[in-house]
Amino acid sequence: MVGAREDDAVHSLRALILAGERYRSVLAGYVGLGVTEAQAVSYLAVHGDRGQKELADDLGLTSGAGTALVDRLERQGIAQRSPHPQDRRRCLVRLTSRGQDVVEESRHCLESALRDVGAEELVQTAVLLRRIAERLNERSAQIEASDAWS
Amino acid sequence: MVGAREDDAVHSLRALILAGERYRSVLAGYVGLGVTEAQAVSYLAVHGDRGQKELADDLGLTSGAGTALVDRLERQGIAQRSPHPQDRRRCLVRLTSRGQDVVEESRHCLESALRDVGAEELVQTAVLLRRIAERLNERSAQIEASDAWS
DNA sequence: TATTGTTATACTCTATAACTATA
DNA sequence: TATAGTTATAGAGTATAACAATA
Repeated sequence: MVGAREDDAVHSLRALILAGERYRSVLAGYVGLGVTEAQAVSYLAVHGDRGQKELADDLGLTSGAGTALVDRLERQGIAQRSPHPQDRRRCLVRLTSRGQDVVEESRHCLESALRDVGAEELVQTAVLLRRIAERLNERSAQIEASDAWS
Repeated sequence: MVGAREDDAVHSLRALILAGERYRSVLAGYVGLGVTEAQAVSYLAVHGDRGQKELADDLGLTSGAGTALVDRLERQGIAQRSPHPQDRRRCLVRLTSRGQDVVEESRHCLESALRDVGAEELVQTAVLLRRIAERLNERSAQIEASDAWS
């Protein structure tokens, strides 16, 4: 990992992250949600039903902001709270069928973004993207745990 | 592009976009910027000096929000306005050296996210990521130009 | 007449902190 | 005593619309 080739890859990853953020903003407007709400839908699509605390933590929100977020999702019929079976303090957040419709809608966009990837490359592409995502999440967690910069 | 293999790739792309958004939020806090400000720095790192209008458009902001954004960047010494050589209505936005320090800081994070990619794969990885980013941007532009959903 | 950018106002979303309930 | 969630308040960031300057 040396020199111009790495620079290119970093540059491309930067561009992809920006493209992802733009996609999020545009799609959110299209389906009538805010950016944070659309992120939550995507998060629940990836992780399945999840505690409200985990949702808020992983989206970088405080508990109060998490409450407000899930309130809005419930009001719009996108997700529902359900009580945690063991712990009565907690609640699980679950997509409604309308929430899953939004997921399906976004699937079309993501599929067309992968249109150029040949069928024989799809498996290794999936592995590659997932691995980069995991590394990025690890790095974010490290930064979050460290002190401020400069 | 059929069946479970595609689902995996879409799933991975969804996870990568989420990881990118989390990275943005965490890094922004680390360097003392807001999310939109950090997006602008990244945008300028990818595209070089750029008109304020292009910056605002590509970040999904109105012109008024673009003015406020660049005002904040200037106030924090991250970027500067300079007059457009041909068109006196326009202004170019350019990173200062402090802004480029922020870019360098983020480069370390992105490099470590690519740590698992072998040197011999870096070139094709860069091409792949870039192509997905371009397709995603095309799709976002299409959605933006269409009517609202459902 | 169209485009770029600025200004002023209002609104949405999130952070913060104090609080309740449960573990 | 610690954790999950709620509530109330304040603040940051953005949208909107009217405006000025330039093309």
